[in-house]
Amino acid sequence: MSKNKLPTIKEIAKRLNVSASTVSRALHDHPSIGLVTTMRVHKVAKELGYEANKMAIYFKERKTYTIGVIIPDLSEPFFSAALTGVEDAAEASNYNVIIGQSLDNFEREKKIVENMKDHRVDGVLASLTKETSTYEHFDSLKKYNIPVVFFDRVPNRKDINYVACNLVSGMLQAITKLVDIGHTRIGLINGPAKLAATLQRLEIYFRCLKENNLPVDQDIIVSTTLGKADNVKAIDKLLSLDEPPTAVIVFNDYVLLDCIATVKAAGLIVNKDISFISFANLPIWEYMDSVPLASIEQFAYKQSSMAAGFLFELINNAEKPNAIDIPPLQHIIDSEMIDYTPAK
Amino acid sequence: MSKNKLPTIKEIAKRLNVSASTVSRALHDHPSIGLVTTMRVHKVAKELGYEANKMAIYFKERKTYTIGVIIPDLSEPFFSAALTGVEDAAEASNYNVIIGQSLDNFEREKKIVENMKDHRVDGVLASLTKETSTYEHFDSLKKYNIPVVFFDRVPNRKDINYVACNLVSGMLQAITKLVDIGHTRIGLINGPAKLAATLQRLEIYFRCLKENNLPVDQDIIVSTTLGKADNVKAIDKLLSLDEPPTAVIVFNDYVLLDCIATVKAAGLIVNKDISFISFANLPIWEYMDSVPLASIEQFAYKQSSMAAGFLFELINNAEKPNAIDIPPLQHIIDSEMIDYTPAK
DNA sequence: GAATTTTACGCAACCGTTTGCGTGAAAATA
DNA sequence: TATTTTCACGCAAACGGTTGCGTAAAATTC
Repeated sequence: MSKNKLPTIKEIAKRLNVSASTVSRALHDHPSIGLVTTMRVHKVAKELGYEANKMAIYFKERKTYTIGVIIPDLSEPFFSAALTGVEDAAEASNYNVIIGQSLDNFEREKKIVENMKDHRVDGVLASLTKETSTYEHFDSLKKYNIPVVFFDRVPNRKDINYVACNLVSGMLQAITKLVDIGHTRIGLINGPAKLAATLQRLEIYFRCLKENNLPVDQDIIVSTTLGKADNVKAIDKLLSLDEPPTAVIVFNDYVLLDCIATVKAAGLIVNKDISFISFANLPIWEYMDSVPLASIEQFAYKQSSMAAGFLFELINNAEKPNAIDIPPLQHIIDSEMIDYTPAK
Repeated sequence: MSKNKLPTIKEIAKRLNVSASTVSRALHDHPSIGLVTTMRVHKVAKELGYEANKMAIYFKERKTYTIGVIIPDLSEPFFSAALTGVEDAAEASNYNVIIGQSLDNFEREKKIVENMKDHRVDGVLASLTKETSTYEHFDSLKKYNIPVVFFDRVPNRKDINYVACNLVSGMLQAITKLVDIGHTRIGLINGPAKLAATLQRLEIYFRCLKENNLPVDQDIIVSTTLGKADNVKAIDKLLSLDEPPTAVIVFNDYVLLDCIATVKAAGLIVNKDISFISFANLPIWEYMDSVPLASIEQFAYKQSSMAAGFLFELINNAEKPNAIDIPPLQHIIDSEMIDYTPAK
């Protein structure tokens, strides 16, 4: 039968006939409290099993030592790795992490932000929904002095804190590699037009072709809405061309899984009849028999833990009275091509 | 330049020359406050953009509307699905979720529990570390009236709340299926001896063999410490027998991935020379060419969301004054065999 | 022994909100 | 007009801990 009441400072004070302030100071070994009193306080505290109610302290400090993380979908290894990055960083700073999955739904994202505001998190890390194109819900956090750092899926704005990944380096390595081993007809299966990531890939694709002196052929640029049926349709379209590409850059690993299944069903052999480059979301390629030639690593953990670092910087800066309006914290990590060929 | 001060009840009170209590009541449309006053309060509140500081309320209520979830490793799809289950349940009850990954490390688990206690979560959901065999750290939460519900990896005790998964049903289906299609020599690659899950699988394995009138052969029962090298060793041992098993129950999907790779490297064909049954942790089998014959589903989402339901029940009950010591909430979900054969 | 410093502690406010109780004034009743 | 009821609101305590300031008593200095 656990007593409903936890020992408090007042309880200790009552037992020793001293004031609560004396107890508080004694517990912190404040020099202005006599040695005997201090010792007696500690003794009673131990007897009662006293532990400070951090919630009371946090409330007074107007802090929660909690940050919120908003991510689209935990079932994607990319985001669960990202969450782990946040958690590790938070643990090191003695912060807690509350999570919210937007499931790529804008309304959910808004609700989550609202909820985190209500819970007065000290800061927010966010990776945007595919649908998100307005940011008032995040802007509203400024009113509460809750800093926000975005990562990976970041708003297309200049005045924000973010850590993102630059696909150029990885894609350039990948396409150059394809060219090196003889590919001259490199297709692209891109994502939905409204995604920033889609436009980004397209631009870089063009750029990388140009750097390798390859012509652009609109026929080998297709797109998918990321649904399975549409993925299959996209690769089918490429395969049915008179002159199909010999290599394809694929929007992400999930799309690629469907592509590979389709290619195999068509009796073609991956990495012989057609090769793929994808983006590293999935950790299971080493166990697959048909794999992309290479994968572009976007460093989820690194991105998110760096974003968390930014966030703690902002949180700590906000406490300083020298309220210098520091410029936005921004960092872009270079992607890297991960070569899968030696494994074979 | 955001004002550092958020509007409070006192601020509104000052502006209207009324007391804070009047404002508070007016905001809640309490009948004892006059209509004009109530309206003026609402007006000023709107002007100032007042929003109640929930932290203050929660502090007064001695609640946080936050529950903690302790899981071994988010990178395992099983646990990320479980976390999603918790989050969905929490959202429905207007609770927040803070997470802690134990990484199967007992000391970390203890620290996480400690931390959650400090943050005065209203309840804890936990899936144990592989190393956990004592439970004082969880017991200590009773002192703070923080209920705990375990799921999937639960303590071997009677006096706890839990939701677990019964492997019997799934394994019986699986072994019966193997027998039905002609297998009589069914091996087992089990996990480390100290794991409860290992003993459990072994017992059920014996039981299922008996129910199918199959003899026990210790030669085809091996174990692995779950490391890659050891996984390979385990399957190699079986393959090198004079009379290898034609089917093998494998501890989990991760072990199975290594087994399949080894089998293929040995020139054998999965589902022809040797078949496997595993436990459904990984969602990617549909994209693999070599898959287990069937997989035993343990319903991560269902387990965790049901556990969350139990937890909220306990939290709500604790608030009622009728402190009936309700018996532990316990539920066991039947596992199910998921057949992969029709896919081929 | 008087003046000054040091020691050791208490008071009260504060964080933001809620709520039991009390009270003056207006309204209703006798 | 005197008494009771209703209305509309304020006071103060409470949640648990922290902290600036004030002060009585003891210790030190001259």
